[in-house]
Amino acid sequence: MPKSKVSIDRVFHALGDPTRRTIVDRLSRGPLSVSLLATPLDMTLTAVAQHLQVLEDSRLVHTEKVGRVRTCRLATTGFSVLEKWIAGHRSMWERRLDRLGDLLADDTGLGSKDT
Amino acid sequence: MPKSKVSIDRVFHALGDPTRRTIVDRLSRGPLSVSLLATPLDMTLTAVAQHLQVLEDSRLVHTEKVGRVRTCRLATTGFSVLEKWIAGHRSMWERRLDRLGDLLADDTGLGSKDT
DNA sequence: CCAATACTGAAGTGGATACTTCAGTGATTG
DNA sequence: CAATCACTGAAGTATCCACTTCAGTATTGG
Repeated sequence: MPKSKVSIDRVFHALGDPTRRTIVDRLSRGPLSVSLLATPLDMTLTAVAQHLQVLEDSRLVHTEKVGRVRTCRLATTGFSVLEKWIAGHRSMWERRLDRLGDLLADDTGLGSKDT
Repeated sequence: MPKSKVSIDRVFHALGDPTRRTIVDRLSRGPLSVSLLATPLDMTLTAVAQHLQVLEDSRLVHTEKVGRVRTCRLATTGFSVLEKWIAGHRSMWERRLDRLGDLLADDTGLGSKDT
């Protein structure tokens, strides 16, 4: 299989999983090996390696193997793809927001905010 | 039907599907009924309604039924949740970018840090 | 060398997801 | 009032996805 494109599909999918977002958060504090990444995660090393594969495919993480250790760190391409998508859609949401007076508030009173 | 949280999980998942992003794009040009949304999409009305449910759960779309017609339009909550997540992570990616030269030249420092 | 370490690959499982069809329910219109 | 329209709900299916176990393969340290 040839090198596949970094699609916004892949990026959204990769970030849609809480374990993968945790991995991203931990890598933001510095590079880590697969084993070190896996240690606090309640799953097998294999599962973590699979998540890392998804993150690599989406270019959110870059890994490099030296000796028997694979070192993982953040990559910028995936995030940049995401930012571009957002940038291209921000204005349309803002336009909606501007015209909210016209509309009913979409979800006022739901009160179930999330962080 | 229980109140569901608007989590970043839901938002990423909702936007991870190309059909749903197409729906979002079309709604950015103005509100549409379910039937009108479905017309150019190569799938059944039911399938489109299911995608709309996902988009509503993630508060990216708001719908309202008047008579027999359900009108769909963009909602801002989901997008705002997404923007907040991005904002909270942008700096860490930028930091990575800044230090890329450093990291590549330097020792990985693996194992020197600990939880 | 030998054992421990750090993954890697293949194969399987259970549950979610993206559809489908079909049979309604109400609203609108001729 | 009957036919049509715009959806809605239930149920089924095929595929995907997040995990697992188990059996490797290199690499490293004593």
